[in-house]
Amino acid sequence: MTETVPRPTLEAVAARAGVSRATVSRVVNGSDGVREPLAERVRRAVDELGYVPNQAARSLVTKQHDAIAVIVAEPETRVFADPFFARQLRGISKELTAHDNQLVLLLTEDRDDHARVGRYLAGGHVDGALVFSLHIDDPLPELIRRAGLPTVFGGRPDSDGGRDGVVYVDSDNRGGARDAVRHLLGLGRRRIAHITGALDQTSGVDRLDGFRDVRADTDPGLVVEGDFTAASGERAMRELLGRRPDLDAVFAANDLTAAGALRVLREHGRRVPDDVAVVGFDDMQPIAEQTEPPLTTVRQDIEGMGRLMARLLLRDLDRPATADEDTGVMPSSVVLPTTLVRRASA
Amino acid sequence: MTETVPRPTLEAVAARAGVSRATVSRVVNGSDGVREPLAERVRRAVDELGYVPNQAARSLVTKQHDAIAVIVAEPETRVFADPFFARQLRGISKELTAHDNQLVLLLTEDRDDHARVGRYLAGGHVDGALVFSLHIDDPLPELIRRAGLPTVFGGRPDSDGGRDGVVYVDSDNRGGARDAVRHLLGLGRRRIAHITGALDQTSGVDRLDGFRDVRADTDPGLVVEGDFTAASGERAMRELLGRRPDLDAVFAANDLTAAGALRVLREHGRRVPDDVAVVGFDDMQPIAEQTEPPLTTVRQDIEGMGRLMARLLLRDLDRPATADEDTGVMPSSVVLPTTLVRRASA
DNA sequence: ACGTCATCCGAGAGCGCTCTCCCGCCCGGG
DNA sequence: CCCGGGCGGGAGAGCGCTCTCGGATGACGT
Repeated sequence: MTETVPRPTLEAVAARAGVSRATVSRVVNGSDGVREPLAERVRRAVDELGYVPNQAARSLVTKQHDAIAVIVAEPETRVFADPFFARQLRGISKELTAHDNQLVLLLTEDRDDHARVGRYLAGGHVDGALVFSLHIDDPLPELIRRAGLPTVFGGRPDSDGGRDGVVYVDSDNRGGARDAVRHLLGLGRRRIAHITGALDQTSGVDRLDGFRDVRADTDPGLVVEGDFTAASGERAMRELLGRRPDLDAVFAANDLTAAGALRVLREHGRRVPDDVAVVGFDDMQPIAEQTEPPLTTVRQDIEGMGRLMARLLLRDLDRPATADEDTGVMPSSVVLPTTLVRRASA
Repeated sequence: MTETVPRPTLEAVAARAGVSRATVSRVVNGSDGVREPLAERVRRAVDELGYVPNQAARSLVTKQHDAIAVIVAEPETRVFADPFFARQLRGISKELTAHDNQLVLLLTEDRDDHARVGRYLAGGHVDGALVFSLHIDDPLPELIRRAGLPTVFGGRPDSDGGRDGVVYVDSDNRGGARDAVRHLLGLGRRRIAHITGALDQTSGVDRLDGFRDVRADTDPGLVVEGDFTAASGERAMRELLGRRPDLDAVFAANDLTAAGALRVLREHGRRVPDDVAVVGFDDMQPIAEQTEPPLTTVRQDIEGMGRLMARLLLRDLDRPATADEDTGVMPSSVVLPTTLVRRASA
């Protein structure tokens, strides 16, 4: 039933317009050098026939695909717990479609998948890659480097500092964390605890570093490791209450963790923010607004990050990564600012 | 820098193995009719050169792309509020990669996007489409039908009953709703309210229908329209408490809505489940387990739905939608069962 | 030993497009 | 009035692959 009618080819359009293939090609691709009356005739033929260029044939000669791979390397948990991922995708999608590029999504879970991804990237199906949520020691960056594809990372990868040519987009996790802690200080809190994020991701490490920047001399007992999940927030909060029942503030590495902490605080009869002030990170809707009380948190522009990643990559594809003629530097990473959003919890 | 080394072609492999292109092609595509010693020689040449077939060239002749479009037509809100979408994607992704198909993601928001999607599908970049979250009166199905692409829908589309050849995968929303309401009846509740989902989606309508199946004679004042968001749950719950302060149970169209209702109930000092029992729908983690109290809800296998959609589509691509030789029927839709998950809220 | 047939492999066409020539036309200058 | 230059348009090669044919090779029957 779905017997596709053979689609018209360039040839067919050319015949109908009474010109050569080359001329049709020129018109279709918007190159100049075709005089108006002729061009118009071609255009009419194109939509009379409903001509759509065959992408495969085009790619075969141009070696371009107008397709970008988006690789999400996340072992289940976090991706689904918070809408982070969906929102970045939306940003990427917008930017990509605006430039007529398609988005090829690769979800990976384990090492086998990595091999598959490596093969895929090396297979030359896409012009570039956008890569997410790397964990420290992830083999993916190396695979990608070997595939030799232009790539932009989402979040600072675990490289030895600015390794050559690695481009990424990240939020100012460290700065945001500092702001959060300073805000708590400003409220007069002094016994400020931190529930960290996953410390095998740079975002977790950076937020911890930001906390330490402001509270260098803090009691180590006030820092408990979490992993960005709500469950870890609950566990950590219990531990903290056991160790330091006199704490008067908590900075949680993200909103989910903060939500978990909030529940435990309530369970233990601590009033928020009166007894314990709580600050989260991400300003993730709908979580942040719907905790009890609504969460004071650090906002990052997630969709914007996605959009920016795509833009950086497309720019690089346009004119491949040579040193900038003005500044003499390679195309560089971008760290986006964060802002503190005050609600009721602190 | 990213000056891609020209990749080896079939020709090159053939030369190295001392055979013809055709033979290499046969070996690479696993077709039989190449004797062992030769085949082995070819295989060696392939990986000595690191040969990877050029997909564009292949598509050009086979007219296949081994790519599937996944279209998510959702105006912002819901997609990100709950992880529904991400989870279906994961299911789809697994199935697709298992069959060496790539996943091309198309996110659409408004009518302009629809036109773009129509063009894309007609453009013959993909072999089939998986389509999500249609709203009633959505023009998308018609566009897709015209593009003549094999398609599977996620969720029952708003068609006039079983329109010819429309294949979809859905949960048994109506049956699940019945189970939920019967469960409340079983607890001895009699003044059972329902906060509906978005009634421009079949899932919302079906759940309402399920509610009515069991409570045909219910006071219309006990039904308030929502839209699957937590905010609508709050609003609806307030309205219900105003209208029918004596209600003793609420069936909410999804977990997010239930979470909103729960908050309002708490605000008003109603104990759950003692005063008012609450049941949600979806069993969406982490929402359902982390409400106060944890939510009794109707579980559907979301990832399974995704996987099934992909499987159905791939099967159809394998041997195009002709009537089944045994049963004489067209490939049909699938409605997956739901199960009630008892937690504390009812 | 010769014919027959199946089997394995290679030659070559062609998928639909882009892009490099190159030719022909028109215009302006000498 | 003729010639040179420039530009619009066409011819044709070729991108890397698949697939149909037909030729060669060897097994087998007689």
